Amino acid sequence: MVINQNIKIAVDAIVFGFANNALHVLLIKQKYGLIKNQWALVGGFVKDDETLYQAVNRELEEETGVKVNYLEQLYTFGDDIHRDPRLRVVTIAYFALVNSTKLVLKADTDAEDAKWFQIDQIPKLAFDHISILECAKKRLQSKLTYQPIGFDLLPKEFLFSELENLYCIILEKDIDRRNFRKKIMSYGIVEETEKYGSNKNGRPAKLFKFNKMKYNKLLKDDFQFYINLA
Amino acid sequence: MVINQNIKIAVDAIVFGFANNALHVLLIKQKYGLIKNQWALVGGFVKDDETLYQAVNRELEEETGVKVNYLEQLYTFGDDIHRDPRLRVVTIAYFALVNSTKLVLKADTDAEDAKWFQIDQIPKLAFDHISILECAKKRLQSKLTYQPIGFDLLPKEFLFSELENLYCIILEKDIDRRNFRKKIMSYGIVEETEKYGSNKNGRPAKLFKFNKMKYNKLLKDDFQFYINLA
DNA sequence: ACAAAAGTGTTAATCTTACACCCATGT
DNA sequence: ACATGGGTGTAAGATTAACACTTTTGT
Repeated sequence: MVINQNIKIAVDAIVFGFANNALHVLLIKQKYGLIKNQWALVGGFVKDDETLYQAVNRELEEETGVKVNYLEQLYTFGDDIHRDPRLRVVTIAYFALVNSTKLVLKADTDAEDAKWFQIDQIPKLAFDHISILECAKKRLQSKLTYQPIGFDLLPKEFLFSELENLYCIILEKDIDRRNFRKKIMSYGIVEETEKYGSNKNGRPAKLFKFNKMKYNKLLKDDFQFYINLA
Repeated sequence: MVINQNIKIAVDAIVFGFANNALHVLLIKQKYGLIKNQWALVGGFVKDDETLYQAVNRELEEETGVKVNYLEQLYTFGDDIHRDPRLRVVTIAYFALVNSTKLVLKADTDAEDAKWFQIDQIPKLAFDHISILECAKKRLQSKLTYQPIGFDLLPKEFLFSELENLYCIILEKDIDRRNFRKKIMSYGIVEETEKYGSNKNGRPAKLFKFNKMKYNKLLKDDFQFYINLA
């Protein structure tokens, strides 16, 4: 069967990380090619014999070396025929979260230079990548309210205040600390540990952890996670 | 720029309709080609010079002639490399809703035979179309609870009982008619008309309509539609 | 008069919101 | 002793859930 179609398929990943009380995105700077020296999302063309999922993971590994904690398909961008001026490219965007302790980047590969940018300090991006990023940010914000994915942005053991801040900052809302804590704890999926975090000042704070197994069990029983900040 | 990639891009549409108190899906039977005589989702290859959105709309028009009321991108299927045994095809699936008064099909084109199937009487489908359909059904169910898309499956003016049934049947849940009506009416986006529907038996029922403009206005004001059936 | 579906209110229980002070540590 | 962030309870208000009878029509 011969189909006369000359469109290429790429995947791109929007990788979010949370550090220093700010949301970050992982970008790479191309060293060669048309968009040389421009910043862009992690991504590239899909190979004939790999799945889309394999393609994103390969690009993530090759270009940045980060181990993502959460990965899901976001949206497929193909309505702007000239989004890549060289040829028609449809890109399948993925949404990834990285544990803040893993914000360590691979030593410079020969192709790219990878760097974390704070979400409010994004440089000019290649192609339509800025709108893909916008889309991902919205998804992150809404998903945070109905799925416990915030934990994928935190270390395995975290301070309650880190969780609070994560919600405040990403959702750009204020929080009632008491009500927030009550709500989270009421689900029984976050557990206190015996350990304490090391904070410079103030009363020492306990470390907490997310019990994913418990969450998965609850899910089977029609459980609904939901956090709404006023 | 030459990229060595030989993957083709298709679009498929899962078109839902609601009639006779049952959810229906629109399928076509191929008259030619490898999957001759098999039932499949509406869809086809994307042309080089059309957007994805144009491609779905074109296929819908060409193969069925239905005018859809709601259309959104669902998911991109490309993780099964051999989903089409002839060549590698990645398909971008769209999710469509049709007003039940428009369940009229185009007179048989020369390529296909289109037909509505009740959701619990789906024949064997080509490729992986059955799993695409499953995915669409889940999306419909969840979206029904947080966006007023049920109205896109009903005629402009409808009986309250039709809305009730739509929710019961699609969500496969029971309903408390009083609480349901109170909830819907509390949002102020459904209005009573002066007209009455024609029912064979029982007390005559008023016709209602969805005020989309009002809904859009509310949206700007952080309004959240939410219907949860116990 | 009966069958069939439409229409309608109240109460108890639950969940959400608003709100402010004491605690444990380091300097 | 003070600065800093951690930790906690209660009461009013809003929302949800449970529940059954009357109305209007056609036959």
